Amino acid sequence: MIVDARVLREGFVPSELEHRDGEVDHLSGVLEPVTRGEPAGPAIITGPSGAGKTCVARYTVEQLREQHLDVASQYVNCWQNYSRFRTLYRVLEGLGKTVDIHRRSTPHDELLERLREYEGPPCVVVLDEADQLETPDALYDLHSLDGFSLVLIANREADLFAGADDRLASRLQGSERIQFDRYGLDELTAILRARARRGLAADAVTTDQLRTVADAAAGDARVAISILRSAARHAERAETGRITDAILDAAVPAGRSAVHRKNIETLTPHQRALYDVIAEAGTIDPSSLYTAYRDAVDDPKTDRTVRNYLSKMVQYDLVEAEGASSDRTYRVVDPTADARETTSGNQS
DNA sequence: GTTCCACTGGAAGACTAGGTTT
DNA sequence: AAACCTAGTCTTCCAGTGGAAC
Repeated sequence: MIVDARVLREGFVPSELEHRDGEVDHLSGVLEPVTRGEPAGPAIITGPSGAGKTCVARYTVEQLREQHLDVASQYVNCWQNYSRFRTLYRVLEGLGKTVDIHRRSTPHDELLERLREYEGPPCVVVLDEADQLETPDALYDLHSLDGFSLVLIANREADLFAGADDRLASRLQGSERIQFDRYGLDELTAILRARARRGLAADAVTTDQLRTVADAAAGDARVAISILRSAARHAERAETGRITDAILDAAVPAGRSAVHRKNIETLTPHQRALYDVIAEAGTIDPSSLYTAYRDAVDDPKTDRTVRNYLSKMVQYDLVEAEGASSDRTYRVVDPTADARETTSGNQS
């Protein structure tokens, strides 16, 4: 029943984009100078998660490279490569210049030096989730190098500038802005239709069903595709030949929690223990949390470290913190709950 | 209004793991 | 082998915040 699983995978970039022509044109316009070997100004792409930001950026850069031989590019997800070192390392990796660089003993300056020495064709660097960078150093580094053109992706522009000092902020101020909005119901349905056509057998799913998926995903294409993928897998395993309504119903929460589960798996044992304590308590105040955590593990970390873990989990959208100082409480996020307009929801 | 208290999160330095040089 | 690098993690210290008790 599944004809081509790649199409339903996270990070798949289709050969034709639906409903994002304007944004693609805008971005390729901004990057146009690199086709003449000139540096292009930075572009800042913002919008809610699942609005197609990453997809458009990768697609546009891909097109650019197809049409012009002398363009290099590298995509870096700053969520995973949040330090200056890792970001620069990734960029060098894309240029094939990391052969003799080792993780622990090479200083930042060495990486920067290599980037400076780079003399190949202009390179478009896409920094996805750029607001997740620990420090803006990497932005600064890359921005100051002529051979590299930056495309920065973030949920909100304010997050991007939060960590930047005045100098960097004012330099980025002149960037071209490309704003994405949530997909509408019809648009999202069309996107699912296109994926289903390529990825699934002909009669595997009806348009009505796709509409249901699109509706459940509330404008988030990533969630929508995750739901469809989950449903398709179940149908395949159950050998029903097509996606039934019952399978689809079950797939909605499963699709929604897929990202959540993946995030939980990235937690260290200590972080996991902390998460479990919160999950078990439902809602818990900080001092009880610290105590329960200390009881739950051998050789517990300090409270300060626990607070760092907590803020990481809040960023991952695994845990919610409510209240400012003395009336703070923590609770785990329920991934199967209906999509909420208020939360930023951010993962790759 | 003042003091107390619980809590947060920034800064600086110690520690660890991995890698290189002598 | 030992001495010396570095990035990343963790701890120590502490200023700041806001609610509660006095």
